Amino acid sequence: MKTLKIPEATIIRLSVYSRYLTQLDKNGITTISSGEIADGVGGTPAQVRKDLAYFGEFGTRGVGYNVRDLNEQIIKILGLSNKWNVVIVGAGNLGSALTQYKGFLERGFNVVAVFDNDINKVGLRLSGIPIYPIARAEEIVKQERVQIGIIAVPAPYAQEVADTLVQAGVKAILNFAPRVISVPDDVELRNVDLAVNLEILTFNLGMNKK
Amino acid sequence: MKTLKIPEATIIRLSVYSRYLTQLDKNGITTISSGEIADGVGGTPAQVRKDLAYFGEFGTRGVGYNVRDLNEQIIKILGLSNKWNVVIVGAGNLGSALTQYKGFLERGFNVVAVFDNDINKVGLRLSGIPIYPIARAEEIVKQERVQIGIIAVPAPYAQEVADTLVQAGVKAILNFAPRVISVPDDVELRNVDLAVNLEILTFNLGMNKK
DNA sequence: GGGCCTATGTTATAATACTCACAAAGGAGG
DNA sequence: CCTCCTTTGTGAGTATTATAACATAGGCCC
Repeated sequence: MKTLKIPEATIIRLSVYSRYLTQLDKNGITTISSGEIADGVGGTPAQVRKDLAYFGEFGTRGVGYNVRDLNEQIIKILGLSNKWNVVIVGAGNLGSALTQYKGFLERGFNVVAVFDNDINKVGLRLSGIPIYPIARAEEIVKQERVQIGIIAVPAPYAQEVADTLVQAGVKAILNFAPRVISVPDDVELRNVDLAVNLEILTFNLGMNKK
Repeated sequence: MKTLKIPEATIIRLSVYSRYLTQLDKNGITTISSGEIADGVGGTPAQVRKDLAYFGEFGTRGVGYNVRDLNEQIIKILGLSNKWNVVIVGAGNLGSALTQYKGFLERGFNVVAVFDNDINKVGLRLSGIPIYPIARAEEIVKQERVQIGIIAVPAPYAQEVADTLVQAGVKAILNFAPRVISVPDDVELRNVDLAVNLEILTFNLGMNKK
């Protein structure tokens, strides 16, 4: 299990494989080949095997992979063996939607608190999850051992929220605000820009139209 | 202006440059160098110039780029010169949040309708945008000349919704459901899996911890 | 228990994307 | 008007990622 440099595209695909395997497992499928995985997720068999090869040998030659075992291995690789506590900053439309998004819990992410400075929202709950003022971020983060923060505030506030989260002790940030933010090197940062995704589509539409 | 193969990463960066340039323009900045853009968005000057070089020459040697002109060029490249009409399928938490997300309108995307089969929601409006039953998708899509559909329904319904959108005449789909879906070759498809983004973070946390 | 068959794991090859360094071009100043 | 200075645009070299081909290993059947 050599831990050289793993392409991010590989990690994304592993996530997708895992989701697919979970689905197969629910349907009672016990064994699958790299080719079948590839068909299921829209890839190639070689790519599937290459992705897995970064982390070890999980299959049986001539047979394929055990669905449940492989999924457990991938979940372990992705660091999802244990649950993760998450906080969300911003109780607007997007923040509220993310707070109540069931897909997070299914993959082991537990939203323990939402932060917002709107006094009309503080004290309320979203699907049982309490809304606190941002001033209490550090307290809650330490108390609940939160390692991941999600930023869902308007762009102008994104950097100061990031600073607050870092100060509070969060080790990874998922930023939904359409603004480039900077964090210390030891904090993982990932940006999800909703509009950018639409822009890639319109670019491609323009390319193929000719 | 040779239109060979443009890396997707380049398109993503162009979107980010554009956002940054818009911000600079609002602040009255008129001229900028590739190095300053790089600083602003967290990249390298060479990368900025290379990205732009795919599409032409936009700067003045010894001076830099005109902020407003460059932004207009990038907007044109991304296909954002004209407004795009968009429909969203799914009026749950995520669909509602996306419908009311201001970042889309800022970038030229106009949400004209939401579809949902929940009879308690049909007929209501989200920030003025009407909710219709999915059966009316084809009618509305044609009437409003919609080219882009956003899927924000639970995973099990994602494929049938995609089929419906394709049938209705949509040419690009942004899929938020955590399920691999397939569409005809002439339809652009892009997936945004919210949980996958968190999983990349946890993978990286695991890597750096050792 | 030995040979055949199948799907894996791996190595080699190709394609793609990034980095660096430099020459060319425009503007400013004398 | 010529020279110097700055920053672009580009082309070569490097690194990374994906594709394809192949040898290996495990199971199954006779």
